[in-house]
Amino acid sequence: MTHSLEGYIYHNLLNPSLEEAHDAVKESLTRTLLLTLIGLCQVSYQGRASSELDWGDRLIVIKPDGSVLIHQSQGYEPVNWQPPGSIINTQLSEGYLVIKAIRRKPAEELIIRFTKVYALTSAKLFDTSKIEMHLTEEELRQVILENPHLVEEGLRPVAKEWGDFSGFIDIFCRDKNGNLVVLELKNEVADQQAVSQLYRYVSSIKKVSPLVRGIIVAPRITKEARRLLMTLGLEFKQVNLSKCRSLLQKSKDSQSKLL
Amino acid sequence: MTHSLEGYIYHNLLNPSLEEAHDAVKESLTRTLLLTLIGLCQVSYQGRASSELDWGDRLIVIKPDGSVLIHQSQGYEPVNWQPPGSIINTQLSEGYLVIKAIRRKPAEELIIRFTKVYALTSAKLFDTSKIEMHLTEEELRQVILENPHLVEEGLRPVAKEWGDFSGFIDIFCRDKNGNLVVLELKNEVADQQAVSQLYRYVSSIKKVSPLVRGIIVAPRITKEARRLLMTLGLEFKQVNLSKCRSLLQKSKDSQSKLL
DNA sequence: TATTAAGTATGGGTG
DNA sequence: CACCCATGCTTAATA
Repeated sequence: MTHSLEGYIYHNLLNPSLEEAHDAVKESLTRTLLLTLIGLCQVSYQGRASSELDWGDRLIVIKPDGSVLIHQSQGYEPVNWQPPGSIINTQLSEGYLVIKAIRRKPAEELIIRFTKVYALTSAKLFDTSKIEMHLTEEELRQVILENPHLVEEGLRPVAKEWGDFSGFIDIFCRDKNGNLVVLELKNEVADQQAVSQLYRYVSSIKKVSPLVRGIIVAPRITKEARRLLMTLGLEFKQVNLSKCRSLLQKSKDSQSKLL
Repeated sequence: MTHSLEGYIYHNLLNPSLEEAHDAVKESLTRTLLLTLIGLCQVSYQGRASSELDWGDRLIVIKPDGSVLIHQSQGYEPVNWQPPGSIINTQLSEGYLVIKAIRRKPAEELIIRFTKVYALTSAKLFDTSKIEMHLTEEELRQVILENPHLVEEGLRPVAKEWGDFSGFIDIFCRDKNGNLVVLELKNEVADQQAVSQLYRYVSSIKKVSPLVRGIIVAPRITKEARRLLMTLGLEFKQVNLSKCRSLLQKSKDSQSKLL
């Protein structure tokens, strides 16, 4: 059985001939599908290192982005691989089904020779999700609004936004000395862009309120962002997202009790 | 279609119901097979870090050693995973097919929930091969015997073995000063064991020939092995296996020409 | 078993 | 494109 059908599976072949497997691999490559093969193969790699893997049964995964993974039945790591961006082609040669994955810079070549394919599956994956941090920025904002002491003792939120600069997830506060403080929240690593955004923000406000402070609130910050932050006279406060998550949960629980 | 048949494939299901998929996963786990699933799933991880991966199509690989890999259609790295040795179980719960992989020390939990399985394949892989270096130690020995200058200028092999110490793949030489030199060959990284073996060798010979030298010949050496080597007064000579390979090829070519 | 170093590390931020 | 750095790094070597 082959070709588009139910679900997103294009090919699902059991013990195909090498010719059938070759056709399916070719079609998977032109359609840029995810391809998995289980078969008896031999692998040779030359590039940053060199290796030969003698005949044995393995799982091969070829991804639409040109990644190739060769897995044995043990271990987290593939025994051989090729990174994303590799150019992949296939041929029938000397009685083998051959799949080559080539990369330039660094020059690397991976050659897989099959004498037998036990199973072949290809599919189109629909997956728009990215790995998510524990909290959305909106949730982090809620936690900080309810627990400003996480950033600094004596901090009091005074307004959620500031006229002209809406659209950013920021919080305005006054510190224990009564000075204005702008918080910029990030639910993942804060980079230089975050720092310069906060800087533009803060320097605009300085014209009105010269003693304004700016603090990046994030689980972590890149080294260069931290350096820029210091030269611009801004501040960084690390927050533990797991801690914030549990505070958010407590807050939700107490709200539902009140209902 | 399910259960043992041709080749080494046990299950090969296309768009199974969650019940069918669950049964196949259970059987794959008890039989310790390699299992691949393509399906619509949601993933949550808690352990050294925390993450949530929202609904999307992915490839899941579960290995006989307890490794779990969750791959999206891009990238070399799995988006989520569990290392070898994890304890894996499956259940049907709240309309989902749930697969959990748990590890103690460090405590980690990976939970995969499927609403739809497009394809499921399980197989027994027969694979005794390990990844091989470019040269066997016997081939490396041949290359060094024919090209002793690769180790040191003026080196001359004098005997392949030394009475009492046979059984090791080593080479005896005299250097340009006529002193005895013992070579210990390794076709991969030389470790402390290799160094101490060479040391035992050399110190025995020292009783007869006090000026004997010992050299490890290998593509590389571990840091600790190098430290030990220096304290024991031994030497290390790095060889390029690719270069050795081409020299071996040349040698074979010239031999076949003579025939 | 814990610690340290190596890897075809990979992947992201930055200049 | 190059470099530097973090990673749920993983894995092997070593104390």
